[in-house]
Amino acid sequence: MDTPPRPTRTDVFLNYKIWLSGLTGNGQIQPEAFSLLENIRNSGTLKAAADAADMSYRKAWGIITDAEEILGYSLLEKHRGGKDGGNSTVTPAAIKLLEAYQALQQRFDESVEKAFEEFVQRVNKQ
Amino acid sequence: MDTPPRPTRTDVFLNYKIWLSGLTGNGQIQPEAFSLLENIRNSGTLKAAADAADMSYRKAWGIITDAEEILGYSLLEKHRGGKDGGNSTVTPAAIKLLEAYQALQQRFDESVEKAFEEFVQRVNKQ
DNA sequence: ATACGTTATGCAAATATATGCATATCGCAA
DNA sequence: TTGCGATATGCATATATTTGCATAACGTAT
Repeated sequence: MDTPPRPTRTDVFLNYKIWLSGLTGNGQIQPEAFSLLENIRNSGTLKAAADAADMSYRKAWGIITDAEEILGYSLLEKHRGGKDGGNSTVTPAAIKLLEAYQALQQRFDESVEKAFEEFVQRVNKQ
Repeated sequence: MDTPPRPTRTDVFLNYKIWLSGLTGNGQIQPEAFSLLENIRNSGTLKAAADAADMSYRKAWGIITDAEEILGYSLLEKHRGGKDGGNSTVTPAAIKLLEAYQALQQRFDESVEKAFEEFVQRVNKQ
């Protein structure tokens, strides 16, 4: 969920976390929501995604529904019952959001990389 | 402590938090540590800085000493007693760290600005 | 000696978060 | 009509974090 710490000569690490939230500010879309969506895309069920993330179904379900509430639209089309007991498919809107988030994440990583290098330079100077 | 939320057409905000930690990973230098240092530079006391930050002395003291423990060196030269009851001065090492952090923070802000703009573009596309 | 204001710190109590148990619903298939 | 496996969700419990009370030490000035 958070970045792995980055070492410096000063024995200090830089960590960061990004997350999306709604208008009100209370309630946030956990980063895990996106890894779950990613997994559901392949596995087809929230349960499988939860298991893969070593997380209880209850928790995974909460993360997704919280996110949906904040966003105001559905991330999953959920189906109960049926041959396999049920399944979930990721909505087009969710896919768009997911891909935008992944790009954001990557860009963020790069930015942090550079910013932190400068930081280390400064702290270690002379 | 965290960034103010940023609005998008999708009614989603981006928030982020950065912090420094020590080698072990447990224990972190709160962003507040730096604003406290900044204030102590002017006011000369931790108490004044705590008051200015609308934070209990106990909490401010904890943030600073935690940071010192993680870093392995002193951020403040603290003096008890005396004419004014006591005072604290920011060490040279702390000033260096503070300034590097402030630069990091600023660079980070700019990066996030751009990354988030791209995110909004993507999410809102077509 | 006493008072004052700051630093110093343990620790109990209050809050906030997280965890997961328990139970229900659903729809197909045997 | 019974079983299965996934979705659905309240709620009690557990865990973590925060808060701040209480108390002490310190050094100058009166």
